[in-house]
Amino acid sequence: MKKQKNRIILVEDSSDLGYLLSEYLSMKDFEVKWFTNGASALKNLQSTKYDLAILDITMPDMDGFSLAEQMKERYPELPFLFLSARSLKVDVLKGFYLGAIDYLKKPIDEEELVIRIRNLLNRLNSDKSVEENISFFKIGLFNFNSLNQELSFKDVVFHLTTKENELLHYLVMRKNTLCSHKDILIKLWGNNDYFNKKSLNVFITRLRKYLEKDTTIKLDNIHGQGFILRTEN
Amino acid sequence: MKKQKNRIILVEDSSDLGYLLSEYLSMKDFEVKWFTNGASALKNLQSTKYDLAILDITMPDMDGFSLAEQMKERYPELPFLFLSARSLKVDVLKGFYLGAIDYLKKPIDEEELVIRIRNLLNRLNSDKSVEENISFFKIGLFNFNSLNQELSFKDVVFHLTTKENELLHYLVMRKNTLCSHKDILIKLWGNNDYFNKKSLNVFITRLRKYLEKDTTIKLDNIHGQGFILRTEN
DNA sequence: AAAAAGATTAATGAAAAGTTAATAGACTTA
DNA sequence: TAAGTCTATTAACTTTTCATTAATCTTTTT
Repeated sequence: MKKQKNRIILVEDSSDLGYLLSEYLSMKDFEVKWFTNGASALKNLQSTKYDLAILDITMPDMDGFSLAEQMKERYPELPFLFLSARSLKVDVLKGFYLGAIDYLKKPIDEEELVIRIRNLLNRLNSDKSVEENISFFKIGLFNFNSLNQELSFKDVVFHLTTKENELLHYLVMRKNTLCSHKDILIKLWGNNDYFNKKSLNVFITRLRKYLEKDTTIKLDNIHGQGFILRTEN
Repeated sequence: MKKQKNRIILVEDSSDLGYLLSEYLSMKDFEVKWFTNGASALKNLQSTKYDLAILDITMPDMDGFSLAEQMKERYPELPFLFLSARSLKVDVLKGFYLGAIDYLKKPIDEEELVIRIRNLLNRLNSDKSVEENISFFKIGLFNFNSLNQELSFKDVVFHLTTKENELLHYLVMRKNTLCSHKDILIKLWGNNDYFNKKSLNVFITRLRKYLEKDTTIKLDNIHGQGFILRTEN
């Protein structure tokens, strides 16, 4: 799966720090948009989706706190953190009170900032990634649910063993391409020896037994090479 | 639902700060256990479940970093943060590299600490709370009220124990999908060891005993993987 | 035709799971 | 505070599961 860059909106009125940070974060593989005031940031938020907002507090016109309040109102899902020279306790507390995910005191070390951001975003995205595992397939007339280790044909459900499931999953992920013994064995058995190859043969036979109900599916051997799962869809 | 106090394990060798913090956090409605060294903390973790660990870094025998490594290995779900006088960049980076959720530099303001902890736990529990709010289910011909820990079939009411209730709730939330031992154990027992797995088996047997009245419900084992609660509705 | 590779079916044994009962710790009640 | 109750854990034992191994047969290659 293609890995997408995380998008960050940075609101910082100092052009020195703003430039420095947006360059540094871009270098570290984030996609950064930098605004020097709250109003333009809010305007941009109407049309663009971000994963994180980094807000300075001391800014002319609209300070970071009121910007955060408006953002929270309109985009409650967008996590934000403060980055400020104001290290007074009351400011820190107010920042967290507003729902900030972190409050960093200037001068900030860029490396620390990056690693904090990475950790934050990882945690925020951790649920999603589980869902993205590919676990449901159609193989000819079969449905294959590799999460539940179930292979079903019409109303008949075969409950696969763990190895059967792993092997079928491996093959179906690479359907219509040759899978060498060696690669299969190394991936599923951890090594590639004579006896495991025998074992693999046994599992191939078992899978064929299940799959024979749909005669358009072929689990063919390529002599001396490996196996190939052939199926139209 | 009864609101439960958040449980914190604090590992801090200085008795001054350890005492101060555990008192202060208790006052702020956390349930705190304070240990002065890594070994005793690890021992205690075997039997107790926590929501957060706060680790000092400079400690005799086992320092906070190696403690964190071991904790991460055995209790990967337990979030931890460092609290240290060592503010060198390399230490901070190492802390985050190990997976810390935060790195606070001494001297720490207690109020800031509390609000940081509250925010962290709120965010961590936000997924959970969605789950925990759902408390009434139909499972086949059963009604399951997880709030009252009651499972009823027609006019027969089974009063579930806390663990029975937690387990059934976990399974029914994920009905018709495989729930791995590991996830169940980490979520409900806090760790994943041989004896707790045995315990889990006992609870599975008990739940089956209740559920057998409706033969359309199956609580199946997937050998080597976990369990799956199968039910139509 | 001989040798190598693969297919198939059945047997085996270790690990996992199931079940029932005993135990011990926490909590309640008198 | 002593007895009683409840419940999670541990123990002891049985049953089941499944990857591996073995044995035998078939196909492919040279």
